[in-house]
Amino acid sequence: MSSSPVKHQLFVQFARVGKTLSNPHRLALLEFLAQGERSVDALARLSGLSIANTSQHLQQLRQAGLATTRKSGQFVHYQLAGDEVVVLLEALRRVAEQHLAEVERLVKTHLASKDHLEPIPADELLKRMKQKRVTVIDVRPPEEYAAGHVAGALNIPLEELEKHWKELPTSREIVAYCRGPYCLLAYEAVAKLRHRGLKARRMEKGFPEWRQAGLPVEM
Amino acid sequence: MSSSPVKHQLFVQFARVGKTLSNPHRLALLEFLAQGERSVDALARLSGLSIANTSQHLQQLRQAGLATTRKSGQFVHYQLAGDEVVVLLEALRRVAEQHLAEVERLVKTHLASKDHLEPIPADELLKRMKQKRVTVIDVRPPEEYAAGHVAGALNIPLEELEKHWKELPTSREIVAYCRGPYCLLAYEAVAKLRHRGLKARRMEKGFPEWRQAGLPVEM
DNA sequence: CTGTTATTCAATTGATCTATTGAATATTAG
DNA sequence: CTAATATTCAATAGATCAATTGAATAACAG
Repeated sequence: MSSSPVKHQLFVQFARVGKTLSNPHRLALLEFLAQGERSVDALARLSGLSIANTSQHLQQLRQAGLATTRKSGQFVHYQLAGDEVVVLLEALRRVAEQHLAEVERLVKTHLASKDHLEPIPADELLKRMKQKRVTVIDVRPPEEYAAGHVAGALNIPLEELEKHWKELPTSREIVAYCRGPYCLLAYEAVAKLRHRGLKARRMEKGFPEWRQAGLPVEM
Repeated sequence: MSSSPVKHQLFVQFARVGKTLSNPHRLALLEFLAQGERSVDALARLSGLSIANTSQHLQQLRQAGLATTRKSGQFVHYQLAGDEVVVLLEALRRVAEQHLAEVERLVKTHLASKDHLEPIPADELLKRMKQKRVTVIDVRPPEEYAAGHVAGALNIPLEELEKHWKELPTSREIVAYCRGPYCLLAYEAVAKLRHRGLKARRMEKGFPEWRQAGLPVEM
């Protein structure tokens, strides 16, 4: 059949993308990149990998078309190649969540137990923000906040939460968010806030998904 | 950091799914499965792999949560684990298409040249079907047609196209579809129909995407 | 019960992937 | 120009993957 080799060539190309999704460290790097662009050594520090190893994984991401680079001085900044990549990661997560018992177990034992109240969906949050019924806090580090955040959110990194008790409302609900559905910063922030008697919830998903949904963002 | 190991465990699980997408033969098997359930040896014949090899790839799909099995007599029927899997495959394709130059080259040289007219999107096709302005033909083999097809479509397998000239309208437009965006049957059918002077176009995407979009299906 | 068919299992070989190491390149500061 | 920093390159060793082969199950037909 004449069409078979072409078709196979296409699948070979699709498999290249699949292959880059086959390593947990690369997935972690992609999640960091979903926050915004990062230099190689920033990513190495975030991921805990060696510089050389990080560099090699990043090059694979670039070769598979998942990331692009921008050179500025001696730094090379990597960023996601486009929104479709966020969609792909989301689809991967969803399949894993839905069909792998191990994922369910991990989420149940480590995440769900930390947050009994329902997380608030993005659209619902936006509605309440317009009515000024909530205070939204971004618990990521300042660099990530600076690279883009939910419009109107305050930046209170998790480590500095204690210093900012006074700025937080006691009656109004507080909503925390961080990097994505499996970023634990927001879970921990909510736990701390509740421990102090404040009304706190977690935003469903995280900043990359918020931006990807086209909701209002500030830089 | 206490959250790190849990998070890494999650990425390890996601990577399991990614790994199963890293082999072109498995992707081909997934595309066949997207048409409907199939026995192991049907899939072996379709893919051209040995039975044992096919079986092993299928087991990997099952272990990664992408496929499920149903045993009936001596046959084991595999099928996709859910619609999220179709979404995932679609996302994978889209990223590859958008960012891999090699995919663009393959599509341009082997597919685009065979079909100068725009393919018709599913929703547009549905509208015209209701107005009875088009004849829709399903050019897949009868077994696949029998397992489910676009409501109202005629089954005219590519090899039998010549036998059915008389049944086809000469003035009304004919729309052909097959297995998916990279299935070539519809391209070839359109080429043959045009060569005979009929007005023919291809449906954008294929049957799995049609079904997944919730559009009307017949069994 | 025997032979047949569909599927899976187990063992092997060659290929590919990962992390590490140390060196090479490139940009900037002094 | 020299030293320092950020990144990449090249070579290596150990682990994992893919396809083949032949055998093992399991369901069915006669």
